[in-house]
Amino acid sequence: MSETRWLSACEQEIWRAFMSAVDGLTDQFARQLQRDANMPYTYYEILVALSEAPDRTLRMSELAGARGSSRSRLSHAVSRLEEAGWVRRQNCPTDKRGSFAVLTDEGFAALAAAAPGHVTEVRQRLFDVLTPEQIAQLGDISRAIMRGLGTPTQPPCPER
Amino acid sequence: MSETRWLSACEQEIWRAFMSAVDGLTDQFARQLQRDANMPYTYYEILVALSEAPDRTLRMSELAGARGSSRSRLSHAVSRLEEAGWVRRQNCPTDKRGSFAVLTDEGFAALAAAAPGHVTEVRQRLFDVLTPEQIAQLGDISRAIMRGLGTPTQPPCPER
DNA sequence: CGTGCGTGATTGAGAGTTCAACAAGTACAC
DNA sequence: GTGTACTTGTTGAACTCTCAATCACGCACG
Repeated sequence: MSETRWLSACEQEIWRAFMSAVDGLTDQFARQLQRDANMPYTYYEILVALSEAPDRTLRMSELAGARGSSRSRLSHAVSRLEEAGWVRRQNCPTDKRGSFAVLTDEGFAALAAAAPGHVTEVRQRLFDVLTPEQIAQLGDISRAIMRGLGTPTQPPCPER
Repeated sequence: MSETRWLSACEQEIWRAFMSAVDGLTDQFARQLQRDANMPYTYYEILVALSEAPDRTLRMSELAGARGSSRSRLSHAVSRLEEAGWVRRQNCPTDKRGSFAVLTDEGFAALAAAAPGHVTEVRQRLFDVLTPEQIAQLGDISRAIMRGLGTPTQPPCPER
C-alpha cells in the first residue's frame, strides 16, 4: 500500500467544479424529462437504444451492455416500460433463455414526443455555453476518460 | 415554440462520449466507496461537507444547499448516518425549528478511512488520464456549465 | 395580542437501483 | 451421453431518492 497522492488545492477546485457541473447537468436533464415526458432518464436511454436498433429490437443483454446497466436493472425497467405499453418482450427462438425487447409504436411515439425538449435542453445547457474549441476539447477529454475506464471508444469526429 | 435545433453527428458523438465518461466515472466512484467504505457517494459528500465546517457542524439547510440536495433527501440521509453513529443531530438554541448536524468522532474516523481510497480512484480515473492542459480546460468547461445552470462559481485557480 | 404567511425540517408513500439468490438453458470436456 | 461450469434473464428484499403533505416555529402586520 503506497502513500496516497492527495489532490492539490488547484486539482481539488477543478474536481469540485467538475462534479458540480456534472451533477447539475444530469439533474437538470432528469427533471426536464420527468416533468415533460413522465419518464426517468434511464428509460429514455433505453428507448433511444431500441429505436436505433434493427427492427427496433435488442436482446436484453445487449441492451444492458450497450448502456452500462445491469441485467437486473434492465429487467425491472423493461417490466415498467411494458406496463406503459412502450416496450414488448419477445422470446428468442434460437436461445430459449433469451428475450428480446421490442419498441412498440406507442413507445416510438413517446420517444418522438420527448426528444425535442430533451435535445433543446442539452443544447442550451451544454453546447450553447461552450466555445467550439471547448466542445472539441470536451470530446477529447471524454474519450480519454473512457479509455481510462476500459470503455471502448469511437474515433473522434472528422475535423470541423 | 420554435424549431428544434437538433445535434449534428459530431455534436451527438461528443455528447454521447461525455455522458458515457461521466456515467462510468460516477459509477466507478460510487462502487468503490460502497465496496470499501460501505457508504453511498452522497453520504460521503455529506461527511466531507461537515468535516470542513466550523465545529464540524452545519444547519440542515446549509448542508442541503451546499450540495444540490433537497431537504427531504438530507433528512433521510442524516437519519441513516445517525444510525451508523457518524452524525448526531442537535437542536438550534436560537431558532427552535432548526437542527444542526454534527459530525461525530466515529464519523470523522470513517471519513478518514474512506478518503484515501476515494482520492486514489479520482486521481487514477480522472487526473492521470488527462494532460495538464486538458485538466485546465476541464476546469474552464465546468465553470462555464455551472454559470449556464446559474450555480455560483469560484474564480479559477491561479496559474499553474 | 393574534392572525396569517413564510421557513426549517421531518414523515410516508411510491419509484428506481442494487445485490444476492435463483431458474432455465447452453457449451464443453470427458 | 453425462456431468460440470458458465450464461441469460428474472425475482424479492433492502436501500436511496423524490414528491407531497405535515408539523412547528418565526415574523410581520393590522
